[in-house]
Amino acid sequence: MPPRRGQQLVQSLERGLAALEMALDGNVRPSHVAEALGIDRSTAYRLLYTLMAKGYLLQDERTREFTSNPAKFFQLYGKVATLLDWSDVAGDFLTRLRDQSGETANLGVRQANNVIYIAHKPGQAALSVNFALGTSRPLHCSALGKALLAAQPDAVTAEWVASAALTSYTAKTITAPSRLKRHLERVRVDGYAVDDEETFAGVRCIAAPIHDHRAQVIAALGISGPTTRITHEQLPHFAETVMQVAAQLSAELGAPVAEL
Amino acid sequence: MPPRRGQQLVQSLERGLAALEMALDGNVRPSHVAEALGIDRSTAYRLLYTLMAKGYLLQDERTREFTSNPAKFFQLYGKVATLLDWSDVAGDFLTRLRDQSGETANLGVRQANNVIYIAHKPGQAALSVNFALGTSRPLHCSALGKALLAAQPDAVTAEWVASAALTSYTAKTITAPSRLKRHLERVRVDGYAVDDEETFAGVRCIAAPIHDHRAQVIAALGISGPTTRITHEQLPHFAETVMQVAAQLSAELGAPVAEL
DNA sequence: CCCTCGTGTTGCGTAATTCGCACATGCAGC
DNA sequence: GCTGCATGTGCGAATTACGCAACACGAGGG
Repeated sequence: MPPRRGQQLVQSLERGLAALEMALDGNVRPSHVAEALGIDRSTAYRLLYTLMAKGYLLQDERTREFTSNPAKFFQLYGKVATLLDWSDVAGDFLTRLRDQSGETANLGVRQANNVIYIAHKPGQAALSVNFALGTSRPLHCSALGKALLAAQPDAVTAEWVASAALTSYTAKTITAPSRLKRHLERVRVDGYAVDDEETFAGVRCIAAPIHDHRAQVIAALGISGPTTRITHEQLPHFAETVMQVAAQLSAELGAPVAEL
Repeated sequence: MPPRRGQQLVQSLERGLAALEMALDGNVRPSHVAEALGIDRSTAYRLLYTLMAKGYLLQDERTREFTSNPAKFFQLYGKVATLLDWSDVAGDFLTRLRDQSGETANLGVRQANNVIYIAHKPGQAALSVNFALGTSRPLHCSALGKALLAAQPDAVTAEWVASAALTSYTAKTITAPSRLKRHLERVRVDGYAVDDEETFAGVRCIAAPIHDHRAQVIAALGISGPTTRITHEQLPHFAETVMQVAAQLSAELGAPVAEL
């Protein structure tokens, strides 16, 4: 049995990271950070100043506001990108999925309560779904997110559904925990998840999980397109394509061959 | 007069960020971090554990090593990328430069003692220079870096040249401070910088500075290609193209129209 | 099979670090 | 110019984080 894990976090570091993330969501000033974190202005200032000294933030000479330093984050991004270049691994499969479906193909992983889009191939039609890499979306209303959620053990899913904040984005967003739970059971049976205008009106998405060599779900692969092309009639056909390419990618990663 | 700036950094945060950056350069263990930073193993462990709790690191269940969490950094990258989307601003100009020169076009900004590549258009020839976004290279041996260095006031450049570590990468890397200083004076006069196999044997690069609306140098734009195509004879011609497109991009950013 | 060495992880007391208060300074707007 | 408001900076108090020491565990050797 692994030793039970620590409980005491380093406070200054914790607060510093919180301040950093605030700065990433828009320029901040010491007074804002202080209020948001419930600490003194001077403390917030010293945290921000330290982050600036280490290159993570910049300070506007005139307004005195602290801004994220894009160059620093490009550098950090570059380092992780070289460590694990998903585009290289998944690039062919994204292209294949894009070509077979005609829609934008994307790959995402879970990060806390969000899906992060880490690779994509935008569709070539005039009207195509397109968003930047690194975008995060809530788990409960995206196809990728639901594919990832459904892959967990029942108990974990149940607990998550009960405790998560199911924010509503459109009239179709599932906000009732019990409904989401049943919905996810369906996703697991089907082998794919659908986001039926639950995040954006007029946009439908389909996703399936990706397994690694230990059969663990590590990512989800899917397509996004306008409801005019991904119709309810066509949906099973698209889902079949998504699951096929997802299985191929899983196989490429060394996943044990399962059903189908 | 702005008040003179603080001097005391928050130690825990400083050490935590250092640990984070170590993890980005490869998996780390508490003992490594402790030795590198000259602190106790337990302290290093608590920093790493805090970073993990906040989502920046992951810990391998088996080896107990701490790894950077790619998803987290994709998320951070996504946030800064939307704040300042260089690809959108510079995309057309990169394409134009790539098409006119036939070589890989790239755009970089300075980050401490490095150039960070924040946007690019890979060349279409079979043999083309290509590296990932976010890559960092030393200032003193890259064309982009030298273009940025030469744009500074003389005093600043002189001080930097004297104090910087001029690491050698190929036989042609300039490592003598005095030579680099003269070289940069030449760059300023010419209006463009050349990396003549100073970073990679067989690769030549040409770059020119980009100015914003205040005539401040904020980035550098350039091309990279094999010495077989960017020959010494052709070099002035390529340089002319680079400077032209760089001037166009500067103009797009609202830079006051200068000479030429 | 035991013993040792190295490392991850945790408890604890101390002392250094950080935090909050108070104030100086600068800036915008009546 | 005076007033409100925010940044930036000493300074003392005490919380916090640090290092020490110990435990658990696995690897490797005798």
